[in-house]
Amino acid sequence: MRAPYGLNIMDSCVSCPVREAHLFCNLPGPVLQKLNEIKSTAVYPKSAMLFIEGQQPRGVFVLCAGKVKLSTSSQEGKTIITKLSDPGDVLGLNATISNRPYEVTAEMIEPGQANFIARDAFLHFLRENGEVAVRVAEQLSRNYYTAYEEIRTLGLTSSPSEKFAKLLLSWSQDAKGPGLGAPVKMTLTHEEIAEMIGTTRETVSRLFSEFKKKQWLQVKGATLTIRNRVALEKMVQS
Amino acid sequence: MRAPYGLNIMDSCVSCPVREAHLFCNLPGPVLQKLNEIKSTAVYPKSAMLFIEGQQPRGVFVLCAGKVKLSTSSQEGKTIITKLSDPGDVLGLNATISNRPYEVTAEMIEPGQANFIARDAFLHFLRENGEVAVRVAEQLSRNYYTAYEEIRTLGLTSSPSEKFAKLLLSWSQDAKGPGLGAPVKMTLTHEEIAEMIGTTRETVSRLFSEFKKKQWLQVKGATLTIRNRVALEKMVQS
DNA sequence: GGCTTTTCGTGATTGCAATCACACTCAGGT
DNA sequence: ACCTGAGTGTGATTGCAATCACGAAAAGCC
Repeated sequence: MRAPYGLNIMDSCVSCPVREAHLFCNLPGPVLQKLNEIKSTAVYPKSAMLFIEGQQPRGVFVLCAGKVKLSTSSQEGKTIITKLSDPGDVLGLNATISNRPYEVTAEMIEPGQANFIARDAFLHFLRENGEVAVRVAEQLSRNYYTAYEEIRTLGLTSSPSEKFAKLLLSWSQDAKGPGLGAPVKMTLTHEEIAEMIGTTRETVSRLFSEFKKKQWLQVKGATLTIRNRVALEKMVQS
Repeated sequence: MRAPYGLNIMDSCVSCPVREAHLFCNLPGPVLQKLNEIKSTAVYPKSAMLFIEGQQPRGVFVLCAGKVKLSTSSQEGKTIITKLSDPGDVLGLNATISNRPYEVTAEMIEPGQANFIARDAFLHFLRENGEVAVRVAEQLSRNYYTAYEEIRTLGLTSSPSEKFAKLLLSWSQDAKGPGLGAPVKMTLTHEEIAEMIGTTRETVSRLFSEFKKKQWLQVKGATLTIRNRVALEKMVQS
C-alpha cells in the first residue's frame, strides 16, 4: 500500500512508535485500547489547517507524524507563531476542556498524520479514566508555563538579534545528541522565523548574514549548524 | 480593635463579603468550613512580597483585600507586569499544583489581607473535594487564556499608543457601571504603567499628555475619566 | 514646616529596525 | 529548457520611541 505524501500510516495507537513518554501514547493497554476506539485518524497535506483561531472547539488532535505550527493573528494580518509542535503533542486541549474558541490556528508545515477525538467522546473518556484527567491537568499546566516563557521572550527581550539567538539555541537543544555542533534541520522560511520572534523577514535575512559572517552559524541548505554556542548564549542574558 | 493599615480584618471565610462568585469563596457551607480550617490569614503592608519568581511553591494565596501586581523580570532588571489582581483572586495556583517555581512575583501595591494555604494541606483538600478540583482546572484554563491575551498584546500590538489605549479600555471595563464616562481610580505610577505595556516611563508621560490634549482623557489626581471611548477603540484594531 | 525622596513633564538627540525597492536564486511544473 | 512564483540578500531611507538630561511637582518623613 502506498500512502499519500509518502507517509507510513499508523493505524493503531497500540503499535504507535511514538507512544513512549507522551501524554496519551504511553498508557496501560486497556485504556489505550479505549482511546483507540474513539479516535479517528486522518492524513493531512502541507498547509492543511487542523483548526483555526476563533472556531468553537470540536475536539483534540494528537499529532502522530509531521510538524504543526500554532499561530495567532491580528485583524490587520500580523501573525505570530507561538509554538511548533512535534509528534506526540496534543493540540486544542485547552479550548476543548474549557469549551472556549481555539486560541490559535494549527497548520501543518509538513505533511503528517493526526488522530482526532471529538469533544464529547473525549470528555466522557476523561471522566471514566481519572488517571488520564490528571495527566491532562499536568499538560495544561505545562502549556501555561510555555505561554509564560513566550511572554517573557516577547516582553523582556529587547533586540531582534537577542530573540534570534534565543530561538537558535532552543532549536539546538531540541536536537538529539548533546554533541557540540549538533546540526538542526530547518523547515521554516525566513518569513516564518520572523513571525516567531516578532520582527520582519528582512531583519531575519540580515541576522543570518551577520551570524554567518561572525562564524557563529553555518547554513548548508536546510541544515543549520551552530559554530559558536558560547557567543549565542552571551547574547541571551535573560 | 484597630487593625494595622486601616483595614477591616476578615477573620472567617464564612462571613467574607467577597465570597460571591469567586473560586473558593462561594462554596457550600461545610466545604468552606474545612477551607477555613486549613487557611491562615495575614495582613500585608504596601510593597510586601507574597512570593517571588523562582521560589519553590509554598502554597496558594487567596487575596481578601488590597491589590497585588504580578510581574516577571529579566536579569538586567527589566520588568513586565503581567496582571493586577483583585480581592477573590487566587495567586500561585499553577506553581502549587505543578510543583514548579512561582513563575511571577506577587507584590502588594496597596495594603491588604490574604489567606495562605500551604501546599500539602491544599493538595489534600483538593483530593477530598472533587468539586473544588474541577474549579481549579477551570481556573487554570482561565489563567491560560489570560496569558494568551498577554501574548497577543505583546506580540501583535505595534505601537505604545495602541497598547496604552488598550490598557485604558480594559480598566474602564473593569470599573462597575456601564455608564459612559465611568471614572477609574488609578493606583499605578507611570513607571508601572510602562511596565504593563512594555515601554518607558517617559513615553507613558507623553501618552498621557497627548491623550489629554486630544480630549480623550481627563485626569484629576488619581481619578481617570475616559472622555472619548470611541477614539480609543478606533486605535485598538486587534 | 522644612527636609528628602519619589514621581512626573518635556525638550534634544540618537539608534535601531521597519519600510520601500529591486535584483537574484532556486524549485517545480509543463 | 523555459517560465513562474516563492523565497532570499542587501542597499537606502525614515520614523518612532529609547535614551539622556534636567527642572518641577508631589508625596512621605522627622
